[in-house]
Amino acid sequence: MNSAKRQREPASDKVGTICRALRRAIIEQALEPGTKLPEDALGERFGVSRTIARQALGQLAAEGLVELRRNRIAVVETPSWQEARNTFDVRMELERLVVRQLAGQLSKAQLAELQAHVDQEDAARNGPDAVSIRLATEFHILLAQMTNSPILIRYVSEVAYRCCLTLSTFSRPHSSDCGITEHRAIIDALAKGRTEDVMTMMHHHLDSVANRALVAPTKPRTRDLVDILAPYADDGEAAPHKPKRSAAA
Amino acid sequence: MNSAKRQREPASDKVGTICRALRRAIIEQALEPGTKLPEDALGERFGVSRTIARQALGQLAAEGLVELRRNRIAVVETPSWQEARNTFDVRMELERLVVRQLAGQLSKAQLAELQAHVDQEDAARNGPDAVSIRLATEFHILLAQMTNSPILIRYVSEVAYRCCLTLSTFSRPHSSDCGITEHRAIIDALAKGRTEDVMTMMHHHLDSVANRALVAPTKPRTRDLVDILAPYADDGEAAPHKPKRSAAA
DNA sequence: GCCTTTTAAAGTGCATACATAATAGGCCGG
DNA sequence: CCGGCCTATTATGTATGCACTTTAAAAGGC
Repeated sequence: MNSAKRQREPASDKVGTICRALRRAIIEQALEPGTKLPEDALGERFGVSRTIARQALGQLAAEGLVELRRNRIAVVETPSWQEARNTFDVRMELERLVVRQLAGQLSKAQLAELQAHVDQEDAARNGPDAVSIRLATEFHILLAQMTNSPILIRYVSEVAYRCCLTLSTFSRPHSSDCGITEHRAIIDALAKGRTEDVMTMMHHHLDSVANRALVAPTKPRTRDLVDILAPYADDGEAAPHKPKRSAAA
Repeated sequence: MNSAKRQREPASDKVGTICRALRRAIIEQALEPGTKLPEDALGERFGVSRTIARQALGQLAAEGLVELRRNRIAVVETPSWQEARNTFDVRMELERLVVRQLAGQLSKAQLAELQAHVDQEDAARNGPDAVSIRLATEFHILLAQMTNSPILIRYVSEVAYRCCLTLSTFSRPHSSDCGITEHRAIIDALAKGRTEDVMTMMHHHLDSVANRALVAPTKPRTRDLVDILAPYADDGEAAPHKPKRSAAA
């Protein structure tokens, strides 16, 4: 018997459960950027104490999905346009590495799994945007997982999730068609082992996704008026958000 | 009267303090891979409760520096050869991106800062290996920081630290000379804005570091007899020490 | 004497308690 | 009617306690 251990861990992995639930809720935009995540509420909802909820929030903060400020309620991260741009840049390099490692290396079964996933995407094309976006994201994560490189898997997952957040923040209506055909083209190129081609394709694919998402540095789809006011404040005055109590003077 | 000052910041970031301390101890090889890190001991050493120590360990685990198994004492991660290889692969792509973004963009002050850092490396050349390794690592992190891309900074820092871990595990005696000259060459190319050149140089630099570190997939420099026995155990028997009562041969 | 079984020590998993900082709403003066 | 201080509420930061698991050691049998 091989020394490889099975990785099952249902051993009451409460923190992991909460993280997965929140991640999914975030990428499906059930939790929009800026949504508050009080420890008590999370704990109660998942039937655990604040201790566990807090650990989950810490984890998600480390992944860049949650913003954690001292003595303040945790909120879903609201990536700035520049951060989104940076994330996409990193993502491109990482995913180029993924397909470079994968080109010509995939088994029949793996290729079939990828095809099946894109079929799912196809089926969900007329469903809600949230599901389409999630499936599209999971396609990229699935690719990463096939590299068997834990660090690549982790990083690609993280940037992919963060890009979803970006979509929540900046995107215009999602059109998934082109994305799906590009996914199919990538699978095909991977199967044929055309390394250079598939790297280029992945690059263009992510570039188009980024361009669709990051049409302009503006467009903070209003949810918090501070967001709207930020640029104006920057322009006109030195102290944008002024503290109310400067009374002592 | 309670308001008064707006304390800028470091409001008792206990977790961060412990993380930094442990990170540094790890990259200076004061804590070798496999070293146990009991929560109690950490808490006592840093004057905090287990709760805080535990959070720090969770954070470091998320960064891949610490291995956290359920109901077991946390230990400094022992990267496998394959994981180390994967880490270096990712690192190369990320750092190529760093220098691509930086080429021709650095201010005089930034270039001076880089030069100063390499001077430090030079000064430490005859000192202990641990310091040389730390400084060499911090050079790469310093570069990443100049991109102003939080995610790039975080990822480069993480992979750089993990590569240090790898050195702890696999390396032969450290020779820092070539590394330093390469660092200087990279600064020069960055200043001159030779984007392609500097990307190639960074690639070769990291490649040589990797090759020096990962000479062969074997050579677990003994620190724990379990490590020595592992390959033999795999070959001959399923369980090296204490086979529980799993009769399954 | 060596291997197995028993048992105590040590450590983690988790919840809860308490102190402190932030926030929202009420009260009062203008 | 509005704006600012004050307080009650809320939420976080941290420590501690208890139950359960693992680990190490001691005891006992072959």
